This record gives sequence, C-alpha cells and structure tokens, in this order.
Amino acid sequence: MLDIPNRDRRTERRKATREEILDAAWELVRSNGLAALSLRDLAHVVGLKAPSLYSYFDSKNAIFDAMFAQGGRAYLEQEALVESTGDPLTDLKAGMRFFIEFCTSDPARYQLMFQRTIPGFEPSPATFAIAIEGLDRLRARLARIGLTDQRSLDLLTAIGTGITDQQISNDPGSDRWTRLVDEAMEMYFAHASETTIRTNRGTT
Amino acid sequence: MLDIPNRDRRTERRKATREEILDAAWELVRSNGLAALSLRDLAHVVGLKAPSLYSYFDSKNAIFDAMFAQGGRAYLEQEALVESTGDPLTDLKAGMRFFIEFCTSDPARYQLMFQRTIPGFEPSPATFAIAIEGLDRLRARLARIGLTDQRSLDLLTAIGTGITDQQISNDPGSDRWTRLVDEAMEMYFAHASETTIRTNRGTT
DNA sequence: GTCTATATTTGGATAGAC
DNA sequence: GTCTATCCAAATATAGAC
Repeated sequence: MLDIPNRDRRTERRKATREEILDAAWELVRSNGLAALSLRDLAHVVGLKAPSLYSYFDSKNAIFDAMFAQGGRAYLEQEALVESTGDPLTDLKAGMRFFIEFCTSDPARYQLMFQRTIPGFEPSPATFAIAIEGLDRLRARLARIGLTDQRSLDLLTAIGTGITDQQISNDPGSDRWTRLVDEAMEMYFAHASETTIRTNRGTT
Repeated sequence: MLDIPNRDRRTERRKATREEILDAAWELVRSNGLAALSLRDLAHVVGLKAPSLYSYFDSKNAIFDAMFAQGGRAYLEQEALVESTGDPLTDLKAGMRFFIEFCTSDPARYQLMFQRTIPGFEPSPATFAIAIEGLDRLRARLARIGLTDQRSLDLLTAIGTGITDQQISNDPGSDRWTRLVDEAMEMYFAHASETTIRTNRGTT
C-alpha cells in the first residue's frame, strides 16, 4: 500500500486559515467599526504581515464579501429555527423578534448587510443571491400570516428597521426599543386586520 | 466729512466667504456622500487651494460642525412653521410629515445630524445645544397632543426613523415609504389612545 | 489671505527573494 | 506562503514666501 491518496491537507489548512482571518475581521469590526478595518491590523491579529493576506483573498472587498456571505448564511440558518404556531399574531411577533434580535445583536454585521455604508463595496452576485434567498423566506413567512400587499409589508419593514436603528444608535447593548416589539406588532396587526377587512368590504 | 467710520467690510467679506465654503460643502456631500468630502475638492469648488481654507476654519471637523449648526438652525426655523390645529391626530400627522420631509429631503444632512457615521467628529457644545433645543420642541409638541410617557414616544420615534431610513436607503428621491406617514400615524394614534384609556381604567 | 512646497500619516496593493 | 521592501494614492495639516 502506498500513502493515502491525496487527502488534501493543503486545501484544508488553507480553508482553516481563511476562516481564522474572517474571525479576526469580525472581531476587529465589532470593536473598531466597519470603516476602520485595515489589512495591516487584520494581518497583525492573525500573526501575519499584510501582503500575506493576498494569498487568501484577492482584495479587501473580497474579505467584506466573504463576511457578507457568512452573515447571509447565519441569517438563513437562524431564520429556519423560528417556529410557526399557525396563529398569525404569535408568528408575526416571533418573526419580528427574530429579525430585530439578529440585527441588534451584531451592529457591525447589520451595517455591512443592511445599510450600505462602505464606499466601493458591493456584494458579488453569488453572495447577493444568499441575501435574496433571505428576503424570499421573509416574504413567504408573511404570506403564510396573510400579509401580501406591498403597502402593508413596507409599513412593517419600516417598523422593524426603525426599532432596530433606534436601538443600535441610541441605546446599544440594552433594550429600550427592542422591548417594544410585541406591542408594536399588536398595534400593527390590529391595523392590518382592520385595513384588510375594510378593503374587502369596499371590493365586494 | 471723513470716510464712513469703519463699517467693517473685512469682517463682512470674511463671513460671506465662510458661507460660500459651507454652501460648496453641502453641494459636495449631497452629490458624493458625507464621507467623501475632501478639503482639496472643497477648495477647488470655491476657487481656492486647500490650505487657504484654514484661514476660515480651524479644521475639517470645524467645517462639519458649522454644517451641523446650519442644519440645526434650519430645523428650528422650519419646525416653527408647522401649524397646530388643536386636533391631536391632525397635528400628529403634520408634525411627523414635517420631520420625515426634513430628513428625507437631504439625506446627507440626515446622516450628519442623526446618524453618527463620521469617525472622529462630534458637534461642539454650542452646536449640540441647538440640537437639544430641537428635541425639546419635539417633546413639547407631543406633550400638547397628550403624549408624554417615554414608551409611547419611543415607539413613535421608531416609526418615524424607520420610514425615513427605508425611504432613504431603498427608494431615494421617491415616496414609497413617505406616503405611508398618514396611515402610520392613524395606526399609532389608535393604539396610543387605546393604551391610554386602558391604563386610566386600570389606575382609577 | 493666498499661494507653493512639504510634512505626515495611512491606506491598499505589488514585486521578488526565500 | 510568507516575508521585506516598495509603490502609489489620497488625505489633513503646517511653514513660510509673497
């Protein structure tokens, strides 16, 4: 018998280092902000010199792209765990609680994925597809609840991002706005129900 | 008769140039974004070289500070023009329409004043005082409508900033979210009224 | 007050030795 | 794959002549 036929240790090591780099990048952007990420700092954290990073990523934006993709996959994974009860209001609350928790728990990630504040960065098509998949899941979830018209969905996303932004901007690390989620969803649900009924009456 | 006794032409000219510079700065940040403002570009627009700006402002942040103050004064002026009818819902709608219009009509100004995205910039105490005055006016307006508890105010600001952010981020220059203001305020008002009544019943 | 020239810093990115 | 050395670009800010 000869040696084990090329169980690519090299590729595995390479992948592991890539993940080390991305982990360090998250650490840095969480403490210094997204805009402050520099390749020198990043390399230093993982014990390399800046040019060595180019063996793993083509550019700084390629690193942002990989981070965006990680964020998208995390969203899909966690979103799948949100359980449906069949009761519209309960499910609406749970869905919104999840979204806001996902966003506020990592402001740097939120900034990267949902606000577009890095000059010159756009996710690659492959990465963007992950984000689109996330939006589709959200739309499907709301459709199951009975919400399909654009106007209602827009109002809902405004409430969700409003709570998220206020929480991140004005009370980071606490819950002054996030604790309003359930109340906000009750308010919204009452309104949406009434509007739908009224519309149906008008149409029939 | 001698010459007119020192009607400080020098000081007036200086002030005029300062305003020219600030006008040019607004122009640049509106078209290129707040973060992209450079002193070279700015100087070029007003027909100067970069170092000459230091005759008018101590630093780049001093320019941002002056812009912030201008924004604050504009807010106070325009806010004073919003008329009160005495009808709570009508006034609530008008107040929120004003706020959202003020913010969305100039995203760069909104970014400067309400989001804190410029690394290293904080408004000076004098400038910040203008912003505080604006917040006080807002609080007074809502108190006249009958809204005083923090929770209700927080929910309201979340809705306002949510509509603003979504409009700016996802449909700039149009009205996909801003047109929802009246509906959102009806929803909110119905909820706030109900909550208050319920609370009063519980208390009495 | 405005200019030229320059200091200083800080990035991203590349070349080529090892 | 990693390094040293370097390039290149952009930006704020200062010094000193005029």
